[in-house]
Amino acid sequence: MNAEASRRLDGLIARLRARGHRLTPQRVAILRELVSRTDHPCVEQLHAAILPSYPATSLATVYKTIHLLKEHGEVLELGFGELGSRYDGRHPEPHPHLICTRCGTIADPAAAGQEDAGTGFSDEVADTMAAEVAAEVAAFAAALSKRAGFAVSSHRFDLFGLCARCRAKG
Amino acid sequence: MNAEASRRLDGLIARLRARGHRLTPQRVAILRELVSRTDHPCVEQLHAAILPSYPATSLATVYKTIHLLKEHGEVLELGFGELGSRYDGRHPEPHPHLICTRCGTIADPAAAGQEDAGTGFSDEVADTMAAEVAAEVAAFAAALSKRAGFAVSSHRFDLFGLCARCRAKG
DNA sequence: CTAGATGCAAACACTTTGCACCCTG
DNA sequence: CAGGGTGCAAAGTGTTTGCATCTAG
Repeated sequence: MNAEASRRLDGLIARLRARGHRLTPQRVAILRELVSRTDHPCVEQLHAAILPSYPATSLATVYKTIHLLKEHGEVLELGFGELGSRYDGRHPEPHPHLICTRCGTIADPAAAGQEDAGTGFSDEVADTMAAEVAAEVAAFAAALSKRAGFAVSSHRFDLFGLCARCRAKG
Repeated sequence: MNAEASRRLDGLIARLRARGHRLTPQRVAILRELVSRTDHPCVEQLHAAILPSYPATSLATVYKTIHLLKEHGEVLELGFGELGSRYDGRHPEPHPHLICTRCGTIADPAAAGQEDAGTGFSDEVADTMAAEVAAEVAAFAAALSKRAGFAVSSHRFDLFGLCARCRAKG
């Protein structure tokens, strides 16, 4: 776990504690997993990752912890109808996602360059994209608000396609 | 059902027939419902809508028909983790959606002005937004493709917030 | 100590599937 | 009249919930 993730974990723990929540070993393990992974894991993956250290942990606990974090706005849930939900515990604010339709990888453009999760995005790309999208969505939301009365409070922007790796494989 | 919907229904029927599919009354009723509604109905709503005319229709048939249409790219499925899926049978290509978090209405900016489904969008807004988004997404996809090797083939852009109606109600 | 967290299993909602019967083309 | 479509019910998913037990603070 890098420095940034560590910092985020500390903040997360502090905020939960401040709200009167307890920090059981299982819960901390889930938090640690969430802040250190860039691959947007699903509940099953989180559960599997924690089992070696805490063999008795149940799936229900993972669900409950995720639910708690959602309530506090500490994770971004990416729900896909059939495929279940995936979670981003590093960047809870809305941002674009790159979803490879072949291998299922979900990449966070803004983070992919920092510690490559296997997606091949450079941080130049990451930063440019993050800024572009934020600006465009903001403009879009402003236009809607002014002209149609729709008050945008959040959004979701998913791009589906083939990641560099799968593309290379033919 | 207006002229545009009627035209789309004809085309839909022709394409299904051309692919060797049969057109049972239930199936036609589902198609008719899909092309004439602007409110992005869920499967249950479609089922409820055709029950008066075809009381024996089962939910499974609606699911199967929707699945068939998805395979042919004739409906756009908007899956929401918990809330199930909603369907757009008028515009199967990716386009933005405005989702009211209070009343659950899902509006299609590009269509809302034409026959107001209760969302208060003018067609000026609709056309502007549709064009803006198409251009922005295209630029975004091109940037990704060139710089990161991610080949975008489709996308999804959802805006969450309050529609004019709910906003007015306080 | 005691409220909050856990783990298990049962319950849930949405969707898919198997199969005998039906009806379009 | 043949093969796709239908309806029913059972089976699957992913997720939530109830409750007795346990434990962090």
